Amino acid sequence: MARSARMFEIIQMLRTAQAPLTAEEIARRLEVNKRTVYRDIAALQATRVPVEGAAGIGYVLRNGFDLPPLMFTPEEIEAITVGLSLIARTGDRSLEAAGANAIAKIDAVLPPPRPSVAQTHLFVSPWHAIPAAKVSMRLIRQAIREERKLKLRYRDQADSLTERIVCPLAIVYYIEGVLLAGFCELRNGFRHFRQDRIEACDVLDIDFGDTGAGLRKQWRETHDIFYYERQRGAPGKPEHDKSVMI
DNA sequence: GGACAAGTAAGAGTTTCCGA
DNA sequence: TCGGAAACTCTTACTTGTCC
Repeated sequence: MARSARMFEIIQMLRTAQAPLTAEEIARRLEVNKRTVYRDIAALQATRVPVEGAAGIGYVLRNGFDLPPLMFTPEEIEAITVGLSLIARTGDRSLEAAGANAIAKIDAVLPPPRPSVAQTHLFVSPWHAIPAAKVSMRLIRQAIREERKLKLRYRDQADSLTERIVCPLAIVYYIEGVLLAGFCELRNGFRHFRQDRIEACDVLDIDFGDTGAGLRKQWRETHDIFYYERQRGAPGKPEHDKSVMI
């Protein structure tokens, strides 16, 4: 491991450590000699990284030290690029725009020689991307955050159009589609709505009341959100799963 | 017996020297 | 640049001795 990468790792260890870390422990994790750790920490302290050591205690990173954005490793840059690029496949145009903005911001703050996000060799195909939503997914995400009920006009598999009041709980992203999970007052049960079949959506000025956390907990406990994903390779719906995708 | 100070041991950081 | 070894320093916790 290069020295710069090792120094970066030391900062990461100290940032996430719940208790002081001894040089011996750091050396063990980095698979280097304790002497090397002392040298690296001295180098960090020389660059004003607030690493503090105490005999008999270990090393800590003083609160308030944040990693500047330039400290992304090439692999982290690639992870960010792929992750943000995959958003383009969700059919959620506002999320896609936010992702593009984020990539631009990260690119702008990377110092030279920059492992540029724009010049990465990883690409995400737009082929077979999920159809764009007919309604604003931004509004639906906002309704989930604020626990506000939605009034949906929804076209189901049989092409019949219904209007229903839904407590939106979550959005589940699959490669093939995006589902809105919610408690449907029309059916008095949990339902999963395909994003592309939602014809219209209004956020109502009615919140969930005190039921939001309970509904979400019940939904997580009784539904296997990855059932449809697994179904292709491992058929067999779990006993407890009462998922209904319409 | 309780409170306090001094002594001691253990753990860990720091430094130096040397060689690969 | 890194690792090994040794000596030193510092802090903490525990033990021991003394005094009231």
